[in-house]
Amino acid sequence: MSDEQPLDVFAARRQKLTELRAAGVEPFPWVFSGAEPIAAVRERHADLEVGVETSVSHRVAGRLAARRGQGKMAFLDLVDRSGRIQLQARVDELGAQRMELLLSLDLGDIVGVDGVAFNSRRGELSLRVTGFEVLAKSLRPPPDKHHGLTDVETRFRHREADLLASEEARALFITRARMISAIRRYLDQNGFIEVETPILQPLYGGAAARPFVTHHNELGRDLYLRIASELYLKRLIVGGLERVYEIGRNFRNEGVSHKHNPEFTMIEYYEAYADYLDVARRFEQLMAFVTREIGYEGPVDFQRPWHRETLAGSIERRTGIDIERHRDRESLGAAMAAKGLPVPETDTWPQLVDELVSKHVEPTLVEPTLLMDYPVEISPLAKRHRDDPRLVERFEAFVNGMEVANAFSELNDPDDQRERFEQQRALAASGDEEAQPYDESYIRALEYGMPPTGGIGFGIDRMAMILTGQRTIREIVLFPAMRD
RNA sequence: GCCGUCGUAGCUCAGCUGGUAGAGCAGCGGACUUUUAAUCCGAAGCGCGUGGGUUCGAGCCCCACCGACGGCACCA
Repeated sequence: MSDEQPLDVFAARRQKLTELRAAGVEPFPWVFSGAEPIAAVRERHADLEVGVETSVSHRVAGRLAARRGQGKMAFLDLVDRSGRIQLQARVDELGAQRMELLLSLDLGDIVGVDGVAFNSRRGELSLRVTGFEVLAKSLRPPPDKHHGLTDVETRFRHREADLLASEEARALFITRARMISAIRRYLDQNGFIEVETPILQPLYGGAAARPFVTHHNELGRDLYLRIASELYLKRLIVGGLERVYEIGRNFRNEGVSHKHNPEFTMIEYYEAYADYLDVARRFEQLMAFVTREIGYEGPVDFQRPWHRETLAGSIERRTGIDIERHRDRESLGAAMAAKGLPVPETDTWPQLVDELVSKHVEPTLVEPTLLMDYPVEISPLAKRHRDDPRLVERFEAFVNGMEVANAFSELNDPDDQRERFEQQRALAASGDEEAQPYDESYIRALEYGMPPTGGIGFGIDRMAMILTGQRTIREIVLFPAMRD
């Protein structure tokens, strides 16, 4: 140890690394077998009384999180994914040399420990260390052991630091994972099969959004990153797979906000011989199942059916404008202007409707709500309503003022689909950058005959936000988009 | 893209109306058969986001840029 120049925190750790090697200790060994989760140890001794010693030995592994005391006896905290446990280090147990080695370890080092369980005088379940092994030297100081990491930028850019410092952060992503696996379980149990469709697509579609474009060198052509998996999944319904789902990443080249990340995880599932009302029931069932499975205890009741209202009714109720009476841009624009609402010049009729919904309806939909029956103009892939050809059989689901799902009776008439694409083409020509491109190959698929089908897509990230009570999507995406 | 706020030691934060920077934790040295965020003593550690400018003097004032956050715009 040099005695003139003070070591900074990084240099001190490097020096300890060197000293470990000099002492014949491998700072990065290959394996540590037989460790049990700390939570399992705690469970085993849950009813151990204060001050009582056992003769049960346990092997655990994790990160050194705190140290109290030194000299002849010290306490250390070890943390693994399942929890935290106190270690008691005693010189009479370990001998002077091993004791010194153990106490010379840095917070953040990964350690494997054998120890005997006992309950301390203060009533804390602890392991008296009988043996230990350095499993990985940490060369970078961990965040403050008490305050943790609070700088959001650092938390998102270096999520590992956030996770290693924060049990809450770990719990959040564990809940997210359990949510996804519960969704899979539900669908698997109900006859759905999981499939994978292209992310790199020659033509994008299935949603209203601007895509990312990339390039394939060998094929010598541009490809799009998918904005949805819808069209491919419905081709699988044509193919007779009957019930399919895909959980995967979609990419939309749009703004970033507390509810938008440029890449996000979406699940879509399609069920042959079902309509959108079946889909609505199944969606409610699925949400009830998932929230039970993850032990959701938030403020929203997902065990009940969702509120339902029609889209047109929801707009009229809140703005007094009846979009069914104003079915062209001119007329709707005038009606909005009459109410003193702004009417963006370049907006097409569908965009004005979208404006009314997102500004005046969506924010009010805090309780789980399904908005039913959308105008055909803004739903080019949905089947016409059986009672009103100007509408489609479609619903969107909302919670906490946020859209979480979009579903419909799928359009399976290839001629009608062709006309819808034509309309989209016209919208694109009038400046709608999100109009859906004409997909000939999809029409061709429909011509083989697609059974009546119900389908839905919903955002996993937004669902996770709602079920974990997070305000922003960045909290629930491990590595959210950041500028360079 | 626009407006506002913010960017100080590894981490969490102070820094009054401009006078060349501090604390706690962590780290380092030492003491103590000891604990539950912080035992005690001691010695360290900061290019104050980047680049300009004003000033005798700038972490504090001005400009530009970068990044983050919030709002708006945009966006299922």
